[in-house]
Amino acid sequence: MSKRGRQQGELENLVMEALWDSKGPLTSQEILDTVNSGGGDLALTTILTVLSRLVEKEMVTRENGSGRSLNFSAAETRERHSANLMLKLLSGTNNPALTFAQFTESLTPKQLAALRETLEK
Amino acid sequence: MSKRGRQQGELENLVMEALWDSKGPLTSQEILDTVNSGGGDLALTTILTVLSRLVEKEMVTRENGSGRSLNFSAAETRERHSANLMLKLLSGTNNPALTFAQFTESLTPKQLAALRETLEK
DNA sequence: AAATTTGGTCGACACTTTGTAGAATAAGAC
DNA sequence: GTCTTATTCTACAAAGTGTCGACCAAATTT
Repeated sequence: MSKRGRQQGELENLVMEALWDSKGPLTSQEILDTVNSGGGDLALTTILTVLSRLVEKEMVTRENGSGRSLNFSAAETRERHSANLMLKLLSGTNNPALTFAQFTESLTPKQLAALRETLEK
Repeated sequence: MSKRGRQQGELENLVMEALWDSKGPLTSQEILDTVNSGGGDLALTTILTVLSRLVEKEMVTRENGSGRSLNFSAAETRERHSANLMLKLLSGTNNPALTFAQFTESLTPKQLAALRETLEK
């Protein structure tokens, strides 16, 4: 049994993707199915382990669902999450204005237009 | 000897900070001094180990200096680096426009002004 | 009610990344 | 030629993550 063919953090990511892509909360089974739909063959406990780790990190919330199963949801939308990481990066630099400049410099025209439009409000 | 009182990645960060804060390249000794100026007592080899790891990750470049010592520099400015990470986060989401919106929503007025000004060009 | 199924918690083990440094090597200084 | 010291190599410890099996308890089936 190959113990590991994945990159660090990749499984946690797959689980988050499943939750982010879903309209509502998911059960561990549903998450397992989603993750395994890529041809994998993980065990349910594997998913439950990473879910509990994600709950510890407060990236996932857990509520009682039907029966004794739990409902898992992403604590934040993917966009909110990305935005927060971007903000953290920004405050980590001592020259935010320059960082902005470097940032916008590398945007595609389409992205730049979207950004401008967002700022219109 | 305390084996580890630092968070994951913290020492690599301190080394990068030293390089980013410096006008030109630095020798391992200079980096050591900077890092240890915070009260630490690391060995030179420790610094050299993390430097070689940072070189592997292509975050640091290495050139021959005077004598047999090497000159280390950050491969990118801190701002370029942060901007690249921000861009990567942006392309990792499937709704960049929304991510932008969430992002700008959380900017301080000062940051927002800086961003607007950057876009004027 | 007993047996079966099934979601969850715990503990475990392997591999990666990072912190940390001693031993060995080799280039330069005296 | 000896001493100093920057670099490389090798190694080990701790944290994070991938991956489960064993076990437990609740729900379901017979």
